[in-house]
Amino acid sequence: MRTHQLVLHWIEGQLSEGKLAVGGRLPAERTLAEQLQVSRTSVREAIRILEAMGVVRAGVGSGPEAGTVVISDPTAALGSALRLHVATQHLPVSDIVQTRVLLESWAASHARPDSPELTGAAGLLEEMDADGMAVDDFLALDVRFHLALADAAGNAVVSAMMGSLRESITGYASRLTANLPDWDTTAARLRAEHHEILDAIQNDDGERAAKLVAAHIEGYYREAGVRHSP
Amino acid sequence: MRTHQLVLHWIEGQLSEGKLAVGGRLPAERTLAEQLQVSRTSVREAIRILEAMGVVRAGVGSGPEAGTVVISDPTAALGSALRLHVATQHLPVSDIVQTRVLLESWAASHARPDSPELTGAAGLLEEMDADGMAVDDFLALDVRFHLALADAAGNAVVSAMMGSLRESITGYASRLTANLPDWDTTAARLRAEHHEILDAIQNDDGERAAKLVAAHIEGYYREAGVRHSP
DNA sequence: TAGGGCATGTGGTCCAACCACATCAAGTAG
DNA sequence: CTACTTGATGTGGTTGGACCACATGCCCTA
Repeated sequence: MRTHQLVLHWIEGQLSEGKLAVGGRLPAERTLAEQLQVSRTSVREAIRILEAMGVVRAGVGSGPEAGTVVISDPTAALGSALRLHVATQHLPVSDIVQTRVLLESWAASHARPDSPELTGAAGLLEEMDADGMAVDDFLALDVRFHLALADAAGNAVVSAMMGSLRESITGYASRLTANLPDWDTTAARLRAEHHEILDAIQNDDGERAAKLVAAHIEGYYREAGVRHSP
Repeated sequence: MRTHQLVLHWIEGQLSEGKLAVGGRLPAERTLAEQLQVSRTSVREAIRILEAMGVVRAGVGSGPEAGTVVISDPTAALGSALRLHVATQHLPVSDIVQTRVLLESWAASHARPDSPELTGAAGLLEEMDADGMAVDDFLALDVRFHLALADAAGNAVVSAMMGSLRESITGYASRLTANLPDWDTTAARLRAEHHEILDAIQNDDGERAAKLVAAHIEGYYREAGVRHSP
């Protein structure tokens, strides 16, 4: 076993045993190195991995914001992993879109009508109704709306996966807008569909909401010229 | 931007541009450090992250197996990320099981009856029919069977996510068997359900296969005493 | 010709030093 | 006594160099 993996296992053990929880701080790199009888280099490699996994955040300086603190951002980890593998072209974008439809349909059908996330989603729709909104601003709100729907289903894993899927193809989705014949027309349609979806959820018609979401996403990519199996 | 991220972006760029593909080899660490005008330490930190993400594999020595070569193992990345976040107790096991049901039901309903993966799955079932099989061996085959079903749906993202979900809770699932009243009875039931699922897929009845899979998974965890929302 | 041994190049590990940064306490000027 | 400055302290960030274990392949020798 390599040295940095030893450190990794030690930290993972501390997390599992509850001796290290979200918000807690890891010992300083130099201290940890001495405790585990390894070099600071190896400690740092382990921390880098944890950082990439969204488990810790490293901050320089002094005070409460400094040091290496435990966080929990699964979306970051899954997102960069997916993005990298999309880059290697071993994860087709069409599969990502398909998975997004799958997860988001499920989330729509399981979203709780009275959840605070859904209230937030309604607020986002109002913002998006503003006239003359820039394309990128609209898309940013669109992402937040869809993520809010996913969160409303109350499954942290599905939320994280949804977020990571979006993150892995944001750049791609943004470039797609260039393929659209007329953005204003599309935006108007998207707005209307968003309201329909929200209405279906609020009326406790999960099945309809799921179908609307699937059509909403697939319709957009079809219009933008992406092919993917049903 | 930190130094190792510069290296990370450079490599990701090479991947995106196709200058670096799966099977290809990264320049040696010392060479890369000189090329990018950074220290070898920073290069190594970047490579560590890529390794944790399942994008490269580092091998010492000389020859074709040595050096840092590009691979593509999204499952490893997602799996360890999920496992770590389960350790921080920010991803409830119940959510993972629920997501597994969701993904696996979809895969069952979209599995292609004539796919080679399904043939492999049938072979696994025969192996599992052997008498007096050890619990861990049975569970190992069970994992492979379920993954084969997921692969048969032909969506790489769903396959990777399925694999990572299983990986993140293998230890957990293994401990669960201790809760079962009688393993032999349960194993017999699992075998029968597996055959039912496979039959449904082979008869092109995706809807039934999906329902059977959901019942199969939820039934197991219910019997083992895990609570999770529907 | 067949064998052993060394040159070469790889990642793995460690160390010592320095930097930038953020905070906090002590000291000083008002 | 207050307010500001200034330095000490501790954090992660980065670097260069050194050495190790390992795997290969060439070259020299028997």
